[in-house]
Amino acid sequence: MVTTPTRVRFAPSPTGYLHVGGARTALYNWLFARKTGGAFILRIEDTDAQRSTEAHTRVILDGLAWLGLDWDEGPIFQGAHVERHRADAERLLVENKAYRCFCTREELEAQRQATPGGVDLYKYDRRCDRLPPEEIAARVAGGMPFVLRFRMPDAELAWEDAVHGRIGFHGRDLDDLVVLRSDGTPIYNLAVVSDDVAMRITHVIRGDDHISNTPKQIALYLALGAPLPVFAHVPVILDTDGKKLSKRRGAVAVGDYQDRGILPGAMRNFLALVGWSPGEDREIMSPAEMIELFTLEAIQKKPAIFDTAKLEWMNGQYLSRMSGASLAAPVARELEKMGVQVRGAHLLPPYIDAVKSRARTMLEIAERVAIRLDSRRAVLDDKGRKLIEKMGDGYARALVLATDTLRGLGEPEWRAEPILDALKQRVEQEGMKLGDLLQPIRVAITGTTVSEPVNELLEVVGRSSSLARLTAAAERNGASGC
RNA sequence: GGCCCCAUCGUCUAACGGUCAGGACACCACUCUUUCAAGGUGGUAAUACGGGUUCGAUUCCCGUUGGGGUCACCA
Repeated sequence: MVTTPTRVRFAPSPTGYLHVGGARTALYNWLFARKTGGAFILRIEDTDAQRSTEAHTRVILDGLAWLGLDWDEGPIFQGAHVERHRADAERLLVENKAYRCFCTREELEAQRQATPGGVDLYKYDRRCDRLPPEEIAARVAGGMPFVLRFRMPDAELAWEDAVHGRIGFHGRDLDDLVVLRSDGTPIYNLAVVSDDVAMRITHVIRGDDHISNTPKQIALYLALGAPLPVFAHVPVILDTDGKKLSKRRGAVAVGDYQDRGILPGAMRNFLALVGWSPGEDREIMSPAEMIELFTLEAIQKKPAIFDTAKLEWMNGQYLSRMSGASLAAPVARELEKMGVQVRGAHLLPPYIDAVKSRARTMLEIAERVAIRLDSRRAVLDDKGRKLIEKMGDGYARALVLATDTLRGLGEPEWRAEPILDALKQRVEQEGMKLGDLLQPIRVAITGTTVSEPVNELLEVVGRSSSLARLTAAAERNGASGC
């Protein structure tokens, strides 16, 4: 059996950040290409010169690279091929599948307003298509500006969608679409079809919001005599309140999650599962496993809500599978951004291992490492303050006791085990409970009531800094007299 | 409004005519414990509604309702 290699593309327009919905579409294209041994092509749709910028292109490329979605061809800039787009449009005119329309924007707007039954019913009435040839020739000769309009066929325009099944429109419900602007530049729908044909795209995997463009594009494929690709429309991603993800509420750009300390592997894994499921209750998957299991047919038909709580859970899962050493470099970068001095990323792993299991993002890891590295970062929070209030004088007394006990340990014995032994012994002598001594130490060292076991905390913070913090905290709370 | 798409726990989903409707996140309880997590155990929680078809419907068909997309010389 001979199969033609599949060719898919991700075609964002560089008019903004890389939206998580777009990233997921890119991921599905990538998974499909890798699964079928085909090519994943990146095309930048920059025909809207007004809004397209190089910076946005950069952001999109960086975002894809961060997610590990490597492309086989491109980036191809749509703007570089306007000559071909124009040629295709001209061909439609020559073959009488398109016509010149001399209506100005103002006239069109007036026609729309004058629609009997309301503007909702408006459809271009093809008045320019009825112009006599000599009139057209005269207007063209006179330099009158015109757009090229594609004559929408009065026919059924349907296709078998890989995720939705059969979807059908009728040409009579569609307007004659403009394919070439009066300045000669191509319009999106023409450019897309022209490019997809030229790039020999076999599967168009894109957002649901393009369903209504598809019949128009099918009409263009037909008019251009090109074979139709397989279409697969993946549903949109919605916000927690069921509305379209918007910039106002929370993060929508993949860069936002990168900044929050989400790992690319976790993001990729989570994104794959928003709208697709491999079945068998599989959730944590390597890229290879996802490629193995991926099919277009298993993509969900209904829009999905983006649940950041689950994303963070997944990030925690990935975090727990990673060593402190492998996290050192990214954490060092976070610390740098926070303005915390680090004398080399190689010193970080013990600190990261100490805090990792209690954190869900790299940002949290960095914050907690910072507290252990730098006493000025250990600011009292609500939980810490509450404990101090609750303990009253007992707080300072416990700290003095702890300091006194720990001072007995020299630098070489400053290890988790001996520290715990010493504290336990002291607690027994004093007839206290272990927690009564440990919790104040935790607050004095970190400013909060949450941390790894106190003896491990003391070890990682080190002897001199630990003792200094304990002493300072005791003094701040009126223990000078003891 | 026209056209189109969609509908299982709060959320992501499994089921492709017969299951006590399964899993995960979140939540609650218990457990572990040096606080908090993590882990372990258990629990609350869903087939939007109404008609068909069928011995039997989450599943197939129709309608209602609800949600979404799209209707540019934007992409």
